[in-house]
Amino acid sequence: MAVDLELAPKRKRPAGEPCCEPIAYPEVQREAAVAMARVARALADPVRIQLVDVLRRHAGQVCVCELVPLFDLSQPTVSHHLRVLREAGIVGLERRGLWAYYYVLPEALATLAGWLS
Amino acid sequence: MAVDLELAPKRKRPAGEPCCEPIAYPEVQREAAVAMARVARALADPVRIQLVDVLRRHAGQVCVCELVPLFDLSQPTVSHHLRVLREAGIVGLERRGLWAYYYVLPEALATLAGWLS
DNA sequence: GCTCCAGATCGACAGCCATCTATACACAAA
DNA sequence: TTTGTGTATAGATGGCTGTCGATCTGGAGC
Repeated sequence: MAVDLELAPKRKRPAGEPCCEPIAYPEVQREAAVAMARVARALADPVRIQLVDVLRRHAGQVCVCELVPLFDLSQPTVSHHLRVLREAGIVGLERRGLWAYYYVLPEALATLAGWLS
Repeated sequence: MAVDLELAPKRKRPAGEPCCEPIAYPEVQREAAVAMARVARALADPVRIQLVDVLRRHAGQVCVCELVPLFDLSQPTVSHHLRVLREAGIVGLERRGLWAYYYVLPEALATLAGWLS
């Protein structure tokens, strides 16, 4: 995303008879769009969708050692997906002794869900 | 995504004292997760978020020639983003004469929003 | 100290993605 | 029929992503 998303018109509407009414600029501005795209990108993988689904179904916390066997993937790959979700603010992490417990932070999902509806 | 997402446990829970209760398999199965990830991936770009936002705000149809000037991007790039949204079932297209009019198909978004909430 | 284990990180590799320029296509108008 | 215009496609390119095996880290227990 090496693009300045500042809404900076470059081309003009075609001359002659217009094709349609002029439209308003998007109300969702750059930062909001970037934030929602970041959450959407974190959900843009079936494994991560299923990870979030499992975590939400177990409202408490789920140990990583329970998550890995659910997928036909290596432990580092599952750890990678969990990190993507963590960096998007979708899940949180608490370490207790040897184990790591993940849980859903509903706020990020709620923001996207609110815009979608 | 070269991975069979059929939930096929490979590792066992650690022996000795368990770290947590066994958890249920995700209720969202493979096909549903793949479908939602496809929609999420189509929204995983700020430009596409803003395109959807503009189209939704103009419940009718919006000509491409109105969309291109909103972004600091080339016309082919905007066309590419519109195609991604089209292939994800998020927007529809109607051509009239020289012009192409895009509109939102709310169903795909509603499915994702429903799961998120 | 040493060892074991859960989990994270590293490095590599293949495939995908966003962007551009150049070009093609389809329709309109002269 | 030739020219012009709106939009889509093609091809190239640099960067990002998903996956793996190997390794590191840090706590538990002896």
